[in-house]
Amino acid sequence: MDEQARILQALGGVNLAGHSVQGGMALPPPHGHDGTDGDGRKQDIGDILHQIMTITDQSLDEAQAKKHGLNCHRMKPALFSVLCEIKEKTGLSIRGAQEEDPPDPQLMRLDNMLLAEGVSGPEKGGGSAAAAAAAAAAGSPTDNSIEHSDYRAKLSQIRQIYHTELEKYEQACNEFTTHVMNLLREQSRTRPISPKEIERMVNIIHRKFSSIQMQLKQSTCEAVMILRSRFLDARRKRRNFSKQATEILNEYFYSHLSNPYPSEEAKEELAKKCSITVSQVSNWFGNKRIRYKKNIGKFQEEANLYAAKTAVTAAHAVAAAVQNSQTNSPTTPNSGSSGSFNLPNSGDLFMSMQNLNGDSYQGAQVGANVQSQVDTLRHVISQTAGYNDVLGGNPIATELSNNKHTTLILTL
DNA sequence: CTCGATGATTGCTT
DNA sequence: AAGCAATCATCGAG
Repeated sequence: MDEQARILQALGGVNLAGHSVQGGMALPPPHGHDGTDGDGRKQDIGDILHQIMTITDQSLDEAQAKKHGLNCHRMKPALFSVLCEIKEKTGLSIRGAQEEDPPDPQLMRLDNMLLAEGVSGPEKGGGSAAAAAAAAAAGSPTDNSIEHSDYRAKLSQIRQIYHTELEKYEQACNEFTTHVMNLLREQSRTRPISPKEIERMVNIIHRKFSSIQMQLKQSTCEAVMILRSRFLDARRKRRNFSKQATEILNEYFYSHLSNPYPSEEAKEELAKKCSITVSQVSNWFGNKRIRYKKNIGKFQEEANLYAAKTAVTAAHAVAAAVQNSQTNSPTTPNSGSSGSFNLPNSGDLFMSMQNLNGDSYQGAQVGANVQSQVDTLRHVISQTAGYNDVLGGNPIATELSNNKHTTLILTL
């Protein structure tokens, strides 16, 4: 700053605070006065340029010497004390006392929001926490979807810009403050400037810069809000589950038709198998139950299909189990442990007394897997029997109910 | 483009 | 908090 300030002083004798700098070198009046003629103006500019070019160390030294001369003037102390007196009387120095304004509520709001969104908080956790919160609000807490990472990337971009700008402002503020303080200190030798006044000036500068910072914070908040709304909107865009996932869910639903309310553990397992979230599983079951109930006829075919499917699995499992019990020695019961009874629907220990149709089943506490299989088979039988008249019979289901069911009954 | 299917959301009830 | 019912919004086949 030094060089620049010196040139400023040399040129106009006016500093940034608007005070005349003592000892500054005044420019001689330009030659061509109002410069209506081109030549005259050219001449003026030429003169000014010349002046600038001739500001040499020598002329600066001259100015410095003048300043020094003024400072050492015999009248200086007297004049200085008079100035001090006048100042005290006019109360100029007291004005600095009414500072300390309370924190701006709007600024606090902005700060809180930036902190909550993870823009101004600690580096790592904040951003992802906000993203996770948004994801949780949208019903998929652990979803690592494209939108999620996109959101995080954009947020960190905003964060980076915010911090860079903030740093720039702070640096500029500090630089300017030092600049002004130096000037004031310099001037305090020739006119009375109390430390309080310097402090006040610094406060003014800080306030100016903090108003700029507030604008930055405000626009950052706006950017985050826009990003967030876009992100949430994007999450609303649904994607159909994979065929495999739908199959797994349907299998569970129809094999637990008597009580299609998976436990939390079952939901978690299904979620894992289907690569979806637990809340998506809950949504799916909620939708399925209500839609099934609303239009059982429409879902009959699907129900039969899945029940038959599960029945085949169950029958195979039972047959394998029976074979195991026959072929394996009783001392090695686990030798065929490749999951004979290890069906997906293993959480259903009790049968509910009432299914969605309002049919009541005779509930009995049995081994979970076997119970589930019986459940499925019962369904096949009841469905094929009940809808044979309407559908003209379902050959697959009928055959299954005739053959597999008897197999199961026999093996049981 | 239409329309049924379907995942998600919302407001209410239990 | 979980579930129900209504509704929204999008997907995807025709």
